[in-house]
Amino acid sequence: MFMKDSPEYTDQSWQTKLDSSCQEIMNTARANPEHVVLISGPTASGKSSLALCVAQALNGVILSADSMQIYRGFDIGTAKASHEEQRLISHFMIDIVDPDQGYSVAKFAADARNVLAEKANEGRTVIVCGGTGQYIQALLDGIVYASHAKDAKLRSEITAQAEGEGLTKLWQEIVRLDPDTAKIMEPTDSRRIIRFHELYRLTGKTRSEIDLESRSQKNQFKFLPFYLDPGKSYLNSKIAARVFQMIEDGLIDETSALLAKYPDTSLQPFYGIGYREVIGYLNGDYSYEEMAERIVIHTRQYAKRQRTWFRPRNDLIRI
RNA sequence: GGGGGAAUACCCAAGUGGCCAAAGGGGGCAGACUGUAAAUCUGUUGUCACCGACUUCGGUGGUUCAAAUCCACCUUCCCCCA
Repeated sequence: MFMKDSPEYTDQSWQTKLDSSCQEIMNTARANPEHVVLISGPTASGKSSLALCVAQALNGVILSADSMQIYRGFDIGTAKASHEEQRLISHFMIDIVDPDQGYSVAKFAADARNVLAEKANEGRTVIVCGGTGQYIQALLDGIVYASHAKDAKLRSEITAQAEGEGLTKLWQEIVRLDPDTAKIMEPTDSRRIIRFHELYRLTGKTRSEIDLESRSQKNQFKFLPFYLDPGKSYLNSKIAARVFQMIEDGLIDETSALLAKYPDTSLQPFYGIGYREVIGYLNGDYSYEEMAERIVIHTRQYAKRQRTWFRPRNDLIRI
């Protein structure tokens, strides 16, 4: 219990660690050619550069598992690989949809598996790299999402019902229909409660049943899942530096340009950290300094959530 | 120099005699997560010997059975007049 946190790293010592990890991963990958290398970790842990290193060493390609890099035009704020990097190493699952199109884990899982299968056929090494817990989970756990896509009409019906009769009623339904799910779902979690009912009305099945089915197939891919975590205090200082760099690199201009093209700020990618704070600043909600400060805080909170997400997994090779 | 206002927990901010260890928000800490996931949701946040006790609401001293709340003085800050 006394060594709960990772040891403190400096930029130098962490970089050294990453360099040696690149070698290790490369060797492990060579010894297990039927496995897909996966590199995950919280923001600013250095996973992208590590993935680049490994990809270069193995002449592989990178598959991004990042829910924001999916969107075209959102580059600086999502720390997307640069053009040069992308020229050097092919990247997949980046820039695959326009900001006004929706995306989802299910789509990601399907799209990513297509890429994985295709590259396997070509005999090309793939390095999966990203920090979106849900996306990583889908891949590692071989979750197959059945075709219960969101049904906008049904969803708005249920939402209206929640507003009318109250969320509590919908919640009590869940308690009755699916006590297991009720146990892990909060009675205030309107988003998940609505989705439960959407699924139920669509399929006649409960969340538990659907979740079970989605895990019933054997995972078609085997992974070597590496996980980077330099520790909280390293991350915190790295994040601050990174945020200021992003702003300097033109985050505000990028956001303005995107807003000019897509004025609807309720689009999903505009809720990405960095973008929403810049929008607030542009709206005059707060000062430039406060904008920067908020981005730093929100990014740190995000990193914390990522660490929480991955902490319980015991299948990760932790670096 | 004169007049007015403000000082509340890590920060912002409610609270104007008892129901106040003190609303709410932020931040911190912890957790959850299966088609929005960089999203969303939850718990916790004075101290301790923690179902009870103790110490808090700028400071000191009063009034009162009882004060963050009333009075006096002091300190600091802001505003207006000069």
